[in-house]
Amino acid sequence: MSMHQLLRENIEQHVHLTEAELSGFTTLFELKNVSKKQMLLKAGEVCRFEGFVTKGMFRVYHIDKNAAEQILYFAIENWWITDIDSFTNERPSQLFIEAIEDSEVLLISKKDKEFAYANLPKIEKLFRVMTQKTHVALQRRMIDNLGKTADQRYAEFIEKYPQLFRRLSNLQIAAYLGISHEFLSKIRNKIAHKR
Amino acid sequence: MSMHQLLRENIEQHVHLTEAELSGFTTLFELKNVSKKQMLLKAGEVCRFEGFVTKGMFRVYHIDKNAAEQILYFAIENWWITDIDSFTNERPSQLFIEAIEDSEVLLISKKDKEFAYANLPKIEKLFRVMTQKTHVALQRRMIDNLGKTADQRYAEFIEKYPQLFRRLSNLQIAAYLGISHEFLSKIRNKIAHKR
DNA sequence: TGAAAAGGTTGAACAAGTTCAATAAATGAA
DNA sequence: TTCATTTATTGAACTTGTTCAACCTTTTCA
Repeated sequence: MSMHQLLRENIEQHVHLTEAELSGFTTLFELKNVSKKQMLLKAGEVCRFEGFVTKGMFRVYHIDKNAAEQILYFAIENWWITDIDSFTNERPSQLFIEAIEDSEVLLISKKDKEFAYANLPKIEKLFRVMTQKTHVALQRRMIDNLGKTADQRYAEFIEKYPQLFRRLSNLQIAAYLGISHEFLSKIRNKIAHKR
Repeated sequence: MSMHQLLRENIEQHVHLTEAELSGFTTLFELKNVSKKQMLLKAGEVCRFEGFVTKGMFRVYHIDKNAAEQILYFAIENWWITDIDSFTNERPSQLFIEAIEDSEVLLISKKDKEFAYANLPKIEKLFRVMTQKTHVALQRRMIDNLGKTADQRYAEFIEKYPQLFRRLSNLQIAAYLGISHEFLSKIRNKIAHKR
């Protein structure tokens, strides 16, 4: 099985490509090993890649003026990572991307992605469709954040992403939910003792 | 000036099209008048349109099991409105779209949009680019919601969207910020008396 | 293997935000 | 113009979530 097999399967879930298109596109990616705690992107840098995770796990987050971290999303195997804003507009990023496990990621450069847009018409559709799906998911999360308490958001996080839940520390989950880790601990205590 | 002029200008801000592409695409839209308080979409219905607002203002919102409203976004002149999830997947919407002023909107059906995707290759790019921009904006809002207090979010809302602020009631703004309107009133009082 | 670092829990005091109810002000429709 | 409806304000009691500090457990890595 090719190193790019996971990527090929992921693409096929979104659009149908010919074998030529698929291999033409996937060969533009390069594998990178990223060890735990290593940064793939730091705020202030321009994001030069779009990545597809084949192993491990990343967190994409922001650090505010009080040094608090807000996690925008996690990416495990089969997920894409980038700072779209920084990548597409070549402007300094506001985000950090860090490996939280020893990881492997397939990277494509802006030049190669633009080559794909220009020469492989279906790739435009691929990214339109993927961005739409990501956007719908973020809309749901936004609505949940506007209307639900931390208890509810935590319960739904566990239910929706059990595979993330098992691999994440409570600090990470708290930063994703937008609450302090102490308060998450109290929520967990309440859940454990209620029954 | 054509009824579609605003639409043409909006498209040109995102991608460059030939005159043939531009008119081929814009003629697929149909003007609809929507009077204040009229619904363009109700939860449970399938969203059959994608719309471009040429006059007035809409709110796109969710109603939770406690009958509380969360506003996903507002759309005034020059903004797009739809429930992407419902529109693209033809599944029942979870959202409401309501005119909050007497409004005019240019609508395109799914069939016509698919015709455009199939026959006007640049349209695929147009919607990829627009969805990316919308997504970046929502990511920023998500980060703000995770890390900032209601006071800060309100101040930044006014600064970022003064043209919305002037036209909206505090009830609407509170539902957008994810706070009760009473609490927004207290924030406003604090701002007014603090100097 | 052992010391240091990171993660998790708990309590107390506090701050942020909600709920409910009462009242006032602005808007709209006949 | 008027009456009804919607919007805005305020206070009191309450709930949700934060902060800080202390302490304990688990993981890491030299």
